[in-house]
Amino acid sequence: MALTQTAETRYTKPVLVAVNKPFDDEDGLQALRSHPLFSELNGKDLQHLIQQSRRIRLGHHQLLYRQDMPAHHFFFVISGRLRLYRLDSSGIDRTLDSIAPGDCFAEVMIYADPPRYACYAEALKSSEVLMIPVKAYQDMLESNPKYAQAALRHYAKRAVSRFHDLEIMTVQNARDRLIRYLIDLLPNGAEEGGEVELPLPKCLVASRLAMQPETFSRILADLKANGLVRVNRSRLFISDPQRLIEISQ
Amino acid sequence: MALTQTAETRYTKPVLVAVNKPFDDEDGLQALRSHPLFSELNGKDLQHLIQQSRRIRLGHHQLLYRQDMPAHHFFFVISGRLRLYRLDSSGIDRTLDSIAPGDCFAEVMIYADPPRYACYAEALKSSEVLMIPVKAYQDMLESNPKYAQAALRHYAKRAVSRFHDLEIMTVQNARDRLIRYLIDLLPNGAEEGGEVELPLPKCLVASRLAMQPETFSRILADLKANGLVRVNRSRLFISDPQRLIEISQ
DNA sequence: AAAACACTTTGAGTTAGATCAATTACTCCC
DNA sequence: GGGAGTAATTGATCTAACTCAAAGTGTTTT
Repeated sequence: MALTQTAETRYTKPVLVAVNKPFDDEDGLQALRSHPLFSELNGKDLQHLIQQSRRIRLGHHQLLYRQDMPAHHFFFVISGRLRLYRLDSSGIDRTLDSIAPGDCFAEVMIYADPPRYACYAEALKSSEVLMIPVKAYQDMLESNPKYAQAALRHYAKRAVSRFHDLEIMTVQNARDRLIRYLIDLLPNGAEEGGEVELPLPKCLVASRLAMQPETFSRILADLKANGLVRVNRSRLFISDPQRLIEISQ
Repeated sequence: MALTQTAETRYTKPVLVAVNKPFDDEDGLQALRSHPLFSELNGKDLQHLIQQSRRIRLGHHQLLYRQDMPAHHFFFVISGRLRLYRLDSSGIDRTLDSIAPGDCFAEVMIYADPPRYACYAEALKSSEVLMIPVKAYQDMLESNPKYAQAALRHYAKRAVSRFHDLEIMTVQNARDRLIRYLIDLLPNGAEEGGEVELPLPKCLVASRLAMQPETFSRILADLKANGLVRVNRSRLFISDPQRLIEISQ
């Protein structure tokens, strides 16, 4: 409930805080290099891009950008976790995505016209992101056709995954939406059981799935009571995904 | 209800019917040239691509491809209208998109890996589509960097629009989902009123918006009774979109 | 260690929307 | 133009999920 009216009221001013620490730790660089949008870049180009980027540190619940703000940068998550959400006219906060370290977001803005962020982005805990100028990446893409191929593959994958998200949301009842969501979180899908970590606090998963936190809680309690999931804070253990699918008919 | 169990039961065999008529009518060609994925192609390349493509005629309710089928082609709609949908384990049919003449679909498959269709596609009425080999388009993209830029812009736009679709679906009540859907159909959005043609039969709009046909019908009847829309078959007239937004709070 | 805060769970009452059933209206054929 | 098939509407229940309220749990702050 506190969360349902977060952004506009809570955070007003200091949107961005750059840190001077350069982006050169081996782990972070390695993660960047293994992202499809950057893996094709040669050493020199990658170096150049990083030089033009800034490393941003975000505190718990800090806002990175606002919906409709002009979008001159896109982002790579170094550490922490963020969420994307929109605010409608009545101020209701609707979570659309969560972003983990190693992911990019707002990268779609590289070619959006006009370049405005389509949603809010805030840190769910203290996080660090690399803020990459759209222009710099764009120039690079144009300089080497191979780069564009990689970007296309990335965009295609993203489009498929959004399509899939949409599919879940056309499921009419809350229980089945939650079940499908959980199965998608499993490393091997419905193939085999496993442990799942909710990428968002429960009340935000609820928002993502268009249900109330109370409903989420009750459904999960019910699945637990029926031995379908074991719950430990935000970690869920699903032993038999097939059974879950069956009960969702 | 008949529609809720369409594809698997109704259409079993003849998925594709090519027609010999070449794709050279001025209107169709003009439409193709004005699509972002093709507008940058020079005359020779476009000609070459068309030669490798086939023109397909689809009857009312005819299936073009199935979910999970290997995807070697993508499509451009010459005439008619199609819809994309998925079928879940219990055979429920969930409409995800509708495609009008001048649009492309399954174009995301150009770079998908593995290349499998993510949904079913069927004609809503008798239609003609151009079936373009993924490989041919891919080769062309690689041959000219300018082409890739155009494709990237297209993909970016597509991703933003899917994101927006997802947002609508996180709206929790059926009435507000329908209102937002209608406003998105308006040529100028909430700016000014206008006439809207439903891109799908009402029962499929309902499916797209995760509600029952009965609910759709009742909500529309209610909006009509309150003078918010005028309804004439599948054409709706919305005089004051702002008022619609207000009542959706 | 207590207080403040943020999130989750549980309970009780209410309602939006699903379901079931029947009627009406179109559309396409013959 | 009549009949079959499909889609849309309307009515009457019933239930899933929302709302409001309160208590419980965990985390951070001082």
